[in-house]
Amino acid sequence: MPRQRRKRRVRAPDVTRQRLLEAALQEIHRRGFQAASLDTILARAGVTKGALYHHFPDKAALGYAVVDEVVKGLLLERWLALLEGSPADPLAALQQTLRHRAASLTPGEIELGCPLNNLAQEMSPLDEQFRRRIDATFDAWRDGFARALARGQENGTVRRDVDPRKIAAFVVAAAEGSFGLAKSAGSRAMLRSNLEMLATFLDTLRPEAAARAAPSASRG
Amino acid sequence: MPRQRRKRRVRAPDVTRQRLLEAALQEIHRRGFQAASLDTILARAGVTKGALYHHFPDKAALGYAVVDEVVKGLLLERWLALLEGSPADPLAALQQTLRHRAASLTPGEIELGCPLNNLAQEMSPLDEQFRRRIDATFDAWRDGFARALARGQENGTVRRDVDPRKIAAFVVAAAEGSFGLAKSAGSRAMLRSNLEMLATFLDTLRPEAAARAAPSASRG
DNA sequence: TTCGTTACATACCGGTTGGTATGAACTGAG
DNA sequence: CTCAGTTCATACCAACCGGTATGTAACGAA
Repeated sequence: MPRQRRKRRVRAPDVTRQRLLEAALQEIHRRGFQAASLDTILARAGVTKGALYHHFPDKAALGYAVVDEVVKGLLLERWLALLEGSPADPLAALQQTLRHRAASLTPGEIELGCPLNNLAQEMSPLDEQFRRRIDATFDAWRDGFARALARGQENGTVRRDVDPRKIAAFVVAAAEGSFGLAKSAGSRAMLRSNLEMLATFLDTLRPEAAARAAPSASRG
Repeated sequence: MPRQRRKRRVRAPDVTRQRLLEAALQEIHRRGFQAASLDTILARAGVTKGALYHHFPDKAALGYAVVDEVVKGLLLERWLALLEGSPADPLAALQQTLRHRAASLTPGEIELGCPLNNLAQEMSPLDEQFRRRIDATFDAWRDGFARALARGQENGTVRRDVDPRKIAAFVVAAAEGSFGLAKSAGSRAMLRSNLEMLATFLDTLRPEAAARAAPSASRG
């Protein structure tokens, strides 16, 4: 049987690739990587399997590219923007970032959770390449926090007897945990409360803060 | 074609059901709920589909039962055991629990993560019944912590100007986040460090602790 | 012993999945 | 123009999935 009529090619190749990455991110964010359907991704991207398998060798490679080329950039942009310009008070900038993240999320984003954390929990034990790429992204996040804290130690706004990398790892873990619990609770209030508690913890890191540092937690 | 030889029924029904639940927990823990194969679960349990669909109406019901009848019990037993008997110093008991959890996990458990958190991140947005059961389990966990903290407020070992439920929610979130990040980092050291940081945060909640409370973090 | 109920085992099914084979339209170099 | 390489579209496939239909051995009551 002869081939039917054929659509014109109007997009540049890298545009097609980018549409695939964004459609894949959405589908993976909703269903998880394993349950993500290539057909759904293709429908959303408006291309067919030929395009997909021209740009990526298999489904795993598509997932890797989503982490490296989409998720990583979004995440670092959202969490490290205020810390990039060597702020005078890194702790305040970090607290402001926490509060802004809690306030600016849509209900849908709360429901679906952090794409990187979702992928981490699902794929880390199943695929070593996924795990390495995910951990590298988390590490860049932690590193951004740690650098800011170290600069705070240099300018005297952060206690010098703490390890910036360990603080950064804890803050990232507590933030991701807060998103995850708020997701299963379906509660923006819980997200706000937890991130506020984390912000209060950061006050503990100020040199002069010994007296008044502690979670007030009367509301939030 | 006539039926072949047939195995004897040697197990009681509830034993079969229990074997299904435990096999399902293992498979779900490894692959996630959606990717969990019923055939794999059946092979591990040593029964066939007839047995499965006699005890459970469908795959989802099996998953719900795993949460309610297996995961919930294991989790509360591991995290609330030291807090049940109205300890004189609930904060110390909580810190001891954190340290014991960090120390007693096998590498395989670190790699696979917390079964409840895995299910929460995967299934909460996809299945409202899953979400409710998972959140109820998390809530029992938070409630156990909150009750212990409230008793500490009564006997004077915990500051009275904090909300026990909010503290409990934060501790659970930070703990789960720590497990999740350690999982994707493949690092028991990160788990220990983060839970130690969380234990240090709990010192902040002591009435007299204003001066010395803070993350020492010189090592861990 | 009879007989209904429980507790499975076996065989089978339609649907979906990731992946492939093939070919055609388009592009740019020469 | 020619032609090779790029960029897809279409058709197709084997494997696996959750679920079902059917049958039967064991059990308990009468």
